[in-house]
Amino acid sequence: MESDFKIYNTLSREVEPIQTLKKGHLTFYSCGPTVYSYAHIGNFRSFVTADLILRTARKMGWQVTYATNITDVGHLTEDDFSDPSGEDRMAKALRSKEGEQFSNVWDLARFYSGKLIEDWHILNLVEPTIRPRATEHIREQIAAVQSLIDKGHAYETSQGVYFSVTSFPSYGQLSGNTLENELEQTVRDVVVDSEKKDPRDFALWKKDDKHLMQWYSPWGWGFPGWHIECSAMAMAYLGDQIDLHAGGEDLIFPHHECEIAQSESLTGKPFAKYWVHTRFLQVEGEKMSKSLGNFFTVRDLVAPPGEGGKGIDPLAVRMTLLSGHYRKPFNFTIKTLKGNVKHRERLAEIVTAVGYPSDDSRTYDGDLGSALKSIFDRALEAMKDDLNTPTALAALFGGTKMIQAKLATLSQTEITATRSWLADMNDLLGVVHVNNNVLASNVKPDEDLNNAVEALLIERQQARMDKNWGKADEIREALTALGVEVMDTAQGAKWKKIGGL
RNA sequence: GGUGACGUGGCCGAGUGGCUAGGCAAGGGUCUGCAAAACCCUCUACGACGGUUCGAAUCCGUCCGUCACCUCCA
Repeated sequence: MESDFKIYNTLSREVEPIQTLKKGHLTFYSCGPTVYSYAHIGNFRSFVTADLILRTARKMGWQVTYATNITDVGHLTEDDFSDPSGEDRMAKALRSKEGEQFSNVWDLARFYSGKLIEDWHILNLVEPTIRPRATEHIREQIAAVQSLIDKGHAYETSQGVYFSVTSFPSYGQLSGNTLENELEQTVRDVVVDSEKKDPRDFALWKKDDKHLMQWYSPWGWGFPGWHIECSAMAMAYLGDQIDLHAGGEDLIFPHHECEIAQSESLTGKPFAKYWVHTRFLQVEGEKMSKSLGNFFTVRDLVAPPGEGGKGIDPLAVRMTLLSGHYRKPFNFTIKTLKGNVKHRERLAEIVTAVGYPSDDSRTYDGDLGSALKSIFDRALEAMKDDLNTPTALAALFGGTKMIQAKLATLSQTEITATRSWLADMNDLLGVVHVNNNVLASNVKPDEDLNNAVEALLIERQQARMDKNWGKADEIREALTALGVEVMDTAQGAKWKKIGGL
């Protein structure tokens, strides 16, 4: 049924109201990363988009079935069989310096997929309904390849099995790289397997009995092509047809284009109705890359300074990712991050003052309550309008200001309304409070620091009572050196850790 | 060369025919032993040029610029 949840569909190049196949039930699939290293904030920008679709749909009262995969098979450059080393990214990672700690690619994949899930929770991403792994679905992939051969959409060569692009006339609909495009063909002639019927045909299975990860198939030992894994897993868990499919913009072509071709050739039915793509993020105005030194993983930002991180509040990182619209180029900067650390401090202060509700009851009594309720409604409307996170955040900030102005004098009714609002906003945006308790060490309180700070504050309090301002300022400087900022309030001295920025 | 997206104030970023989004930074103020935090005030922009219109940042056209993809990529 048609809803007022609108999303930009890459397939139609229009913002469309989402019409789910089953009333009130959204099924969607989001492409996950290859786990050959730590996921970076760019990866997470895409995952956050999927997370927001899920949160918005749930807040509208929809049921959601959400699958996102872990690619734990290394894939070669699709058609490049000329590489004598036969290396893929996972094999390369194993040979790198970081890879020395792993005995084989399987261990490496296990390690990094564990880290992916940790970071997932640190950034307060909702756990998917199912998180399938490519290596656990080889059987389904082989069956899909066999079926494509049987239906005349694929063929075998001495090197592998290929999907025949010309057997799927609407190939290119998603990316615009259509079959009629002659010029394109000359570009892609660079890498050619002489046995391929068409240079555009892509691999479904690669024959390779030397590969570090290999399985037995009707075509001998080898491993599956990259695109078939997502088709096979999406269909295994969500059915032949799904509502929505998401991923990074780089996946439009070839990955998603090929998924459509395979899936629809298998079932004869439209695969996904809505295709949602997240723009790449840049860091400090440049493409994120290790050589430029602007490459950030989640732990680079949130781990404590002693463990190689910057000690930043993970939800400030999440808020930063939300500050730009998913479909626009986004420039991730330390400056923006700093601003969001501040926003988070304000929110955290409110949460500390009123408490975070543990149940689902939401009441918005009183003037403040109705004001907050309408702010939440505005945020939800913004999210339903193609995930307009900047507008939703603007609403969040407006409410935060409103509460903060009267934080010291809130009535019980107002406290209840505030708690309801925080919980509702958090359900929608996930930047108020971390719901899961799989938190990493970076949020554990530092007992030694706490004791040292408390001792100094008592000393300073005495100095202030003696009007010994010189000594009081000295102690404040000592605290600053410890990375602590002091604030004198009517209720006594408060302190907070200064972020490592 | 092909395909697609984007261009808003000092900065980040919504809006999409008339009605100042919001934030950050900056400046001023209240508060404070001094600060910090908080609060109040100030800061009116839409790449260029044409066109449509009573009226355009918004619609149309042309141009310029930036970014991404074109078989590793979120």
